[in-house]
Amino acid sequence: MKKCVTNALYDVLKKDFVLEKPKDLSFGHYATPLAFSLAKELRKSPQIIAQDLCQQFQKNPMFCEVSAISGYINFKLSEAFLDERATWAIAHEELFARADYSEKILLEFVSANPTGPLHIGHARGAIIGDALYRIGKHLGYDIKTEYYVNDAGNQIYLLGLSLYLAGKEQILHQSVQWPQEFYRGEYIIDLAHEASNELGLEIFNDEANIEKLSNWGKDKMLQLIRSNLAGVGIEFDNFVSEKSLYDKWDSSFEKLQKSQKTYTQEGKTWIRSSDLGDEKDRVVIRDDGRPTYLAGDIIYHDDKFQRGFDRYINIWGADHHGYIARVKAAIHFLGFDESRLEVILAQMVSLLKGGEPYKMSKRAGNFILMSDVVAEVGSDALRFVFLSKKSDTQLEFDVDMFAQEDSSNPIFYINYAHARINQVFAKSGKDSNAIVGIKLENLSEDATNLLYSALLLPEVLEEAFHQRQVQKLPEYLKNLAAAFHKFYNENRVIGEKNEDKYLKIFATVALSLRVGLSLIGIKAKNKM
RNA sequence: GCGCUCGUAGCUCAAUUGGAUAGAGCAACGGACUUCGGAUCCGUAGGUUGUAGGUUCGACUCCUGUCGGGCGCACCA
Repeated sequence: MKKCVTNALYDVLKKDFVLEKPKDLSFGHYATPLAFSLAKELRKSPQIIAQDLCQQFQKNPMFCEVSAISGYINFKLSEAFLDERATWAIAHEELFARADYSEKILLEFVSANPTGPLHIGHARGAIIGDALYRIGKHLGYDIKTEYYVNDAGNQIYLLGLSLYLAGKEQILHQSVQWPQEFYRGEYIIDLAHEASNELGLEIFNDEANIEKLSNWGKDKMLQLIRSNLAGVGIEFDNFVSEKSLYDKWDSSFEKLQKSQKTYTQEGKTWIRSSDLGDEKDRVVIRDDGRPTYLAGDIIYHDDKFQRGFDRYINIWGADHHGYIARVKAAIHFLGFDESRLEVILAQMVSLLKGGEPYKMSKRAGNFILMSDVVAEVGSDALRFVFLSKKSDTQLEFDVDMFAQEDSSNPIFYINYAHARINQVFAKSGKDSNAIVGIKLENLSEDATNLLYSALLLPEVLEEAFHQRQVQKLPEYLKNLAAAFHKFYNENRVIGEKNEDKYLKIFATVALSLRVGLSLIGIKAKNKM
């Protein structure tokens, strides 16, 4: 819809302009402040320029009114134009709000260490990533999702060590000396019991088994993580093992060296990441020859870029923000265009229950488990809160908010709008086929505006995706539901002379709600 | 100390990326046809957008300073 208007204006104006939705719909459906920027150049007042420009659009059948108000040019869409869009949408439900982008995108998210269950912080990144994936896919993008598994290095060793010591202490009842760092959640003890069942008690007798325990434990944890994700309806196209990538280190390292941006000092190999905005240079190979964590990420991104996507999006926890510069530098040194990598940061989440801090799970080692929260508020609600806020602001929410079944619960409120429409249709005895051909004319301003709002979904999706601002979608759905409830309260439908016209508008509203919800991973309800 | 980031109604958050009178929900108060589902709707009150400057026709948005919160400053992942 916006594109049609933009094109229509461009044909006349032949220059770039800002097209926006007026805050107050009584001004119009679209507006441009173009006259302000022309004022200086034309040496006329914005109001006069706007009035002149208005003239040129009066005859366009797309608009029923074009007006100049205090320098803005406002456009009201005609009923015929809106009707045409609605008819098409209802007749082509599957194609509604789609686009024909075809860029290939690799979206990496979650990538939590496979050393324990997912906690609430991981959940935010997971949910944002999944929504971005769904929206992008709907718009035609060729997106693949990927989870990078850190199955090498010290953390995995610590997992094995923790299992080993827990087994010794809890199962063999031997006294053990715990190191400073280890995994303390009670799930480690459960896992140790599981290990003794599957691998035999003797596994805890020999330190040489730690590696075996590491691998076994890592696989178990990955399974657990996948089931945590499945609990909110998230699946990945691909899991990439860090460990398996190390075979390719030589070729990645060779590329780095070609860039002349590596050097050796104190027996370690460094990259000159500070040349590209990093705070300091970084070690990639330690003096004992072991690669650092960054080396893994260098191979991984080398591998990613060789796979030839147009764009790479990584969603990281905000505590990793300092890491962006060095990875981008490394990508540049590998000979790739680092601007193709975009990093979205997901900020911290703090949870309340009844105004008090949400209790941490001892089982998890004093983290809040994602699965606990999902069990308490449900997948839909959790998705909705996380998606309603910008990803880069710290967020606090109270799980009790979702106990209410009324308008204070946005999920409920939106579903209720959808269900109401369903009920009205049921009462009327008609379905969408029966009303799709109805001509929409002589509508009240409220009815026209409701229809207009329902038809905004396509441009909301584009904005949300292109700006990587998923919160725009839930925001839109809330507003659309509110507009519907208001209209519904003020207008009778069944048995009135406008029955079929209103049903057609409602069908469009329901369609937008349904599609919009599905793209944030929620199935719209037909009955409450 | 340095870097990144956030600061909007009492609370939780939006604000078309520089545009019109900064908007929703919660909490408070007052209302609505004996309803196509009142699980909804309407109204009142609440703001110097942390603060001081700057840029311009126009700033929550951009720049500088300052205060406050968060995060980071590994050869851990």
